Amino acid sequence: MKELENTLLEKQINPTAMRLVVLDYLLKQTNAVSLTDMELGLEKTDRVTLYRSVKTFEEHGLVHRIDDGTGTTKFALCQPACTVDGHHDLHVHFYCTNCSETHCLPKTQIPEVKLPGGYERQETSLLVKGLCAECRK
Amino acid sequence: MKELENTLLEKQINPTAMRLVVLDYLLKQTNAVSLTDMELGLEKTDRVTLYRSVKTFEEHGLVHRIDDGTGTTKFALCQPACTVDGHHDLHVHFYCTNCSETHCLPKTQIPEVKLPGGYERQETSLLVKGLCAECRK
DNA sequence: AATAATTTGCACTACGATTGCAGGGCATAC
DNA sequence: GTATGCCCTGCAATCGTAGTGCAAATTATT
Repeated sequence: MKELENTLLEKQINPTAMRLVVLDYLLKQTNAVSLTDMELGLEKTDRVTLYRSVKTFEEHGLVHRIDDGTGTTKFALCQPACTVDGHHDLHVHFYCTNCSETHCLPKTQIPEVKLPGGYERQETSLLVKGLCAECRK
Repeated sequence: MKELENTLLEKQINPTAMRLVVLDYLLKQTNAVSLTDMELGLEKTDRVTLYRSVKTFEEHGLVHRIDDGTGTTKFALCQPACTVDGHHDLHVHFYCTNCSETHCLPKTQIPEVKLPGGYERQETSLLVKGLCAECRK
């Protein structure tokens, strides 16, 4: 299981026991997860530690934070292209109003947006709400 | 000042004293405002009443709610096209990372987004963060 | 192995969102 | 004009998440 460890090392993150567990958990998720999700999904964890773990991950370009409009921040692993310098996954996020799950749509890019004069973009996020494939069946 | 009253009546909202004050306040704003902003900007108001006022407004298609990623919900008056049936202002919102103000960009439409198969869109929101015209000077 | 640096866990704070409920105001019916 | 009921308002209180401070534990360094 050196895999996990290398993933962290590549991103300049100390591979502590806790962090390996968190990374392992994140790898198994198909959705973006909240801190509460992680807390419930992992044994013997402290919320604040999780909070700090994902924060570290985020700062090192390993996960990105998603605001799906529910008021609760969710997290998901980044695409490999993300670095410490910034997150490069300008993909769309999807929130299902039925099952309340939040998905990354890595293949759906955010289209170019022309801002009015004077405005300078630093970051763009696009959230679509609706029904996911599962819930539509 | 029957103006305000008519605006409410048109949207099927009882024009109470409180609501007229809130509407008046909203009309004077150039930015999206939070409940706290409103609380501070108006005398003699209760947060919960404000909360319920804008909620009523929202349900009747008079204001829309904006999530600018700060964790605090903001509100702004809708375009006239909005109705009880839904909000039709698919415009972009802009959050200035310097002055923390949130603006509606009513002329900047959200581009069409092609979702992967199976997903069904109900709502789309696009938030751009960066520097506003003022802060860039 | 000793020491320094980082990480973790607990306690606690802060704050926004939201609900329950009682009182007030207004309109309508009688 | 008085009673009835409905809607609105304001206060108190609850809930849930984010975040901080500090001491203990773990990990890295020499």
